[in-house]
Amino acid sequence: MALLDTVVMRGLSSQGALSNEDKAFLLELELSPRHMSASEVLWLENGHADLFCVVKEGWGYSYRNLKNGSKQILKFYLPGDIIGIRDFGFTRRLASAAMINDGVIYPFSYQQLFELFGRSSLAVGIMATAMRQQALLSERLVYLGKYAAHEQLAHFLYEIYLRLKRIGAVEDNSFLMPLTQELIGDALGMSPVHVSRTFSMLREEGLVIRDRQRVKLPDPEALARLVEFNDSYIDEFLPHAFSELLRATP
Amino acid sequence: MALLDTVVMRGLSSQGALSNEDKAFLLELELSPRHMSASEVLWLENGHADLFCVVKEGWGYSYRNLKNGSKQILKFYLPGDIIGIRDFGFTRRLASAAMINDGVIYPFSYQQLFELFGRSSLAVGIMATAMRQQALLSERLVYLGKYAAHEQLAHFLYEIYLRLKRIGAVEDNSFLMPLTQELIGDALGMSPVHVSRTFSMLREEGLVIRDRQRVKLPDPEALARLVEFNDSYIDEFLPHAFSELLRATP
DNA sequence: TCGCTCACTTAACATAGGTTATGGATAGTG
DNA sequence: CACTATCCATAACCTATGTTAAGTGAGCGA
Repeated sequence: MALLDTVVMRGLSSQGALSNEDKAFLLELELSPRHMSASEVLWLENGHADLFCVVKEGWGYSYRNLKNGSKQILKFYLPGDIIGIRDFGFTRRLASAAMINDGVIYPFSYQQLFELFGRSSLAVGIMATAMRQQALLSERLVYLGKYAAHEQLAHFLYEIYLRLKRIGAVEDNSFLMPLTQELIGDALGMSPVHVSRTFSMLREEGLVIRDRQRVKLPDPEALARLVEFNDSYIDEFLPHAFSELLRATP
Repeated sequence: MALLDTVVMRGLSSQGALSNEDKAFLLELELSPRHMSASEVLWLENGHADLFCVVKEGWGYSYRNLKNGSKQILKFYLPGDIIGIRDFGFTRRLASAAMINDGVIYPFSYQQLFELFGRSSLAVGIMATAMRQQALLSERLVYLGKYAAHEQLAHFLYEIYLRLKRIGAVEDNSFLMPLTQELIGDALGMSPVHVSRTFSMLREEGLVIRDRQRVKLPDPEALARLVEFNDSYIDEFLPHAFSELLRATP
């Protein structure tokens, strides 16, 4: 049951990739199942991230609450799915999760997951990188789903700005962006014409100045407020969580 | 350089989480850098997935070509980003990748990545699970970006159908779906009213029959054709790639 | 210098999908 | 058996964005 019942693990198992030792370890991880009732919340956005769950019965979903009162659902979880590895590598939850109908889940701590990696901080680093990438993807999804063009573009520019800043490629709030408006349109799911319109709009509001590939954000914070940018997913120094763990386990 | 220069690894390193042994290992992985010219393709969708890259200079992006001739960009890669772990766990590429301007990349084989995991097939399984989840997310993103409501809904239903079929919850092309149209709307980024409209449309075309929570797809393949469903990302038994590796490394 | 191409801007028009509203079926509850 | 709360269907209307088109300016090669 539990982890062994997961789609991927069943696959590994059926192909003889799992040793008896592996299986024993998995079974040892087995915790007491938890019975959940319909629409019960597993965790909330920004809550402390310390565990993930295998869904045994029932449907669940993860979602983000949006400023306009609606929500964007990131994924529905069916029996056999793992819910919550999305946040592995972060200290706080990037999204809320709840049940849809009654069900049963098996919780596992990230600590256990960490031990699975044999305390190799390299492997953990790779995993964290992957998770961070997924976080970016989720964030984009949220914006594609429910936000207007100018909010999407503002969000996009601010994300690029932050990412470039981390690697020291921003100077005086200005950076080089070698993208055509067509490429940006392909990323944001809007027509190149509308990208241009939207840039004009942001320019008129004094939020973005652009000359060819040079982009300047006169007031980055204003942009961030416009889109209520949640920078935890990009700015958090992921390894924090891991270095804690590394210290905890000799 | 190379992997050590990656955002996450730098973070680990600065916090003393990386032992000298770890660092030596990373340096050992160093391969000859590859100079890329503008718009040069790294790999194409469906190509064999065997390596990932660290971007040293230049910008790159990953994208999916759509049936209507346009493309959806999944992510832009800046210097220091890792490009291609998305496909770790799959035998074929889920998306194409190309450079935007001239640049330099460092390639690494999945084989090396695998060894990082200390040959623990459990850890690899967790990683694969996470990657599969990300693949689902990317697929949804593609649909949110560029497809019309009826295509999105058809795609959504077919995905649920496949996922339920894997766990034996489909009988006679019919399954239980405990979702309200409001929830579906929140997932697909459309209003509940339009979800209803779209269901009516699909019903009139004989593609979907629904009574309360009971959903029946009289001709699943017709649905799949409508959305040109690429089931490799959901149906492929990921562990294949790993069991090959496991066999290859004693 | 001329002329070509490419990226962008702006405008006019078309439409998919949002919004608001109303009514009908079903399930739950006292 | 009412009474109510959901969920869903359909309609009328509105708006953001797509589409098509025409014009501008920068870069670049002949």
